[in-house]
Amino acid sequence: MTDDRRSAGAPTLEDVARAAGVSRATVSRVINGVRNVDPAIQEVVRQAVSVTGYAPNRAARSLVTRRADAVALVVSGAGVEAESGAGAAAGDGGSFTAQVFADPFFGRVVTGVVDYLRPRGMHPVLMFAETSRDRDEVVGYLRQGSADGALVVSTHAGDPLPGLLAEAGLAAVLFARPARPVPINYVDLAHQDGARLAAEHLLARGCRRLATISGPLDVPAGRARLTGFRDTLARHGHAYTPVAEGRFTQESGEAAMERLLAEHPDLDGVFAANDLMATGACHVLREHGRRVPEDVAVVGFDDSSAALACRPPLTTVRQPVEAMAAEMARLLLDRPTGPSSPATSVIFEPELVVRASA
Amino acid sequence: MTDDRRSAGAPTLEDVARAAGVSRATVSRVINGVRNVDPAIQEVVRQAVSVTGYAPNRAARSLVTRRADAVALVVSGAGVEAESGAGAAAGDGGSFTAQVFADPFFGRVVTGVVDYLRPRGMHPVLMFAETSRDRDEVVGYLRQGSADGALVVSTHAGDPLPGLLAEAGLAAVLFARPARPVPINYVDLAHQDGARLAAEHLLARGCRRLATISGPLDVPAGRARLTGFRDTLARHGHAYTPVAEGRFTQESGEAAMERLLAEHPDLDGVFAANDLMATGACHVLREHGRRVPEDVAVVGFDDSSAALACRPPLTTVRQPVEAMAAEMARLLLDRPTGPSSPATSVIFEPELVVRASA
DNA sequence: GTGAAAGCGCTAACAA
DNA sequence: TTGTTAGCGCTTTCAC
Repeated sequence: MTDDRRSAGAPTLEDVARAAGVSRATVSRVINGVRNVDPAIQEVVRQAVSVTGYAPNRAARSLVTRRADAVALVVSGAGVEAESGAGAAAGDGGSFTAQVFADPFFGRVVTGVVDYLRPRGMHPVLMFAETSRDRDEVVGYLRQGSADGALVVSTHAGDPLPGLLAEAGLAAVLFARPARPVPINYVDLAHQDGARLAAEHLLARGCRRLATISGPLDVPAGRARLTGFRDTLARHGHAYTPVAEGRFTQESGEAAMERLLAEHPDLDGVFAANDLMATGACHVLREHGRRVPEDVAVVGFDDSSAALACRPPLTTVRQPVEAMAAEMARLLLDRPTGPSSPATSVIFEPELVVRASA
Repeated sequence: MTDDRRSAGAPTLEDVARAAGVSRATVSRVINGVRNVDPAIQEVVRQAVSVTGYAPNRAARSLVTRRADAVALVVSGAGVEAESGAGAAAGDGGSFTAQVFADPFFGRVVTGVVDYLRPRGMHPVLMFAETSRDRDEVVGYLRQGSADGALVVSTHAGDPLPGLLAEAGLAAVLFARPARPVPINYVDLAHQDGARLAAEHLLARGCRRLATISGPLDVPAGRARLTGFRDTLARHGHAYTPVAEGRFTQESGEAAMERLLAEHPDLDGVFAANDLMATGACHVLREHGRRVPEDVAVVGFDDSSAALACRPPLTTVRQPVEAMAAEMARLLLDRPTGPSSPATSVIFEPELVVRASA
């Protein structure tokens, strides 16, 4: 009886040790791949492990190693207090999370993060921070040691989360430079260069009456793409560029295109600051009887799945989101963990992808 | 010195207890909201908590409670050994994860799950299982106690994961009935009823030469939607219904529409088994000079964001994905945990959403 | 109503 | 190279 009184719960190190006739420490060494263990014993232990069906208890391990083998992947929203409380019936553009996933962009971030994490036995815990209460939850979660750090994607300017994280001395990496400087690592894209590529392509194609649908101007990326586009045109002798501001959604892209068309019915080329808005622009152009690209050429930004889904397929500026996301994870985990080490940033270069729309 | 030698790491229960002048046990009781604690003492403890900035260590707690306060949200892919290894450069339709997120459907699942989990202080850990190695990882993860159960969404028929989970006696709930019966809880939609709604709408609209773009026929949902559509038409005197099989992607919807159009140039109504394929169908129809809905009416399925993004906006069959996902979580966590309790299934009713495409 | 003490399962010194 | 031992921080009987 005394022998298998443990038979109840899951097998523990102790069980394996007994089965293999060695100490817990030795089993632990084998499992963690520590050297200095007799090959013969290693084999015995491995046998015992598979016989008992042992799986190490992660909580126990975390307790002593002080690592969670998990990272928080947080999508951080408005700085304002929406306190919207979610609600099940999300028609569309409804709850924050629904909105987030409407852009194929976020899926690519997940892809990149998972690809980096998985080979390392780590996993992302999904968190959405919209209200200040949510943000406290994220900070609390990390302080509890539930995750080894945070990967944060802000959807709005002036997001307070990066500041809170930095203040609490928690490990974190941002996707994109924060609107206001915060001492945190981040990865970003050379947005201006991307916009320049778009402008040059449109110009080379012969377009002369260009306009742009910008992203939100309080977001650094939105502003940079506009600046890059405008400056390039200016350098080529186009002093004035009509702008309609969008919010990176297809719907806002449609509205912006309507405005642009109303004020400049003769335009022959449009640069939209992301693919979703470019798709919306294409819809509106077609509804107004303009052919894309014959009458009006359209260039998008991101090279997300929306670019391929669009009719015609979008010529766009590729943002290597997956690689950027993987780099975020690397920055978070590979760092010399010194809280004193200066904030690093890694900037990626965009690339023009020519398809049918321009 | 002896007094604050703990100042190093994060504050522990011990620290709070000392600051409050009570025992660890009492602090623990207050924190966990256990009754039988003097209100005055509760207050003192709360003070001490905020003074010390205490946050309970989750690993330590999990170790004793045997709960992780996390669930695995797993997207499970092919039964076949792809061993594709991911790879950073996901052009599109590339890596498994990228493909998953290309359908707005999955984002809605996340939304529903998070909405349910969050108020309960729990979080979803994202996992993707494509190869058998991945599946073992998922099983191992749960066996380690890293999550309290799994919420699984299979993208392919014959996915072995549900079986593995059931076999290992792990808590799990599926989205959609498994292709082959497995003793596991699941939530699902009355697909046939949904397809019936689509058929009746098309018929009521006056369409007489109908066709359908089905989902993969080895997936129960794909088959059920086809059956429901076909049977309804048959009941209304339409003995034969042309079918083109798709794979639930926009691209496959385009290809299917091309085939349908080639063989039945006179069709006046199409039911696509999801919105992505319906969108693809609209593109192809337009390219062939057919107006939607004047020449050909199109009905989709899901009511995902793709339905609204489409031009014209899709008339579609709404699948309450968020509510279904929340129900999955509820089933997983609210159950009397008896491994002997019989498998439950909750079936949701679809609803027709009429927009412009039909 | 409160405290003392016994672990939960594991890793990491330190001995041997 | 291997075993012994001391915790990691928390919850939870069990006395008081």
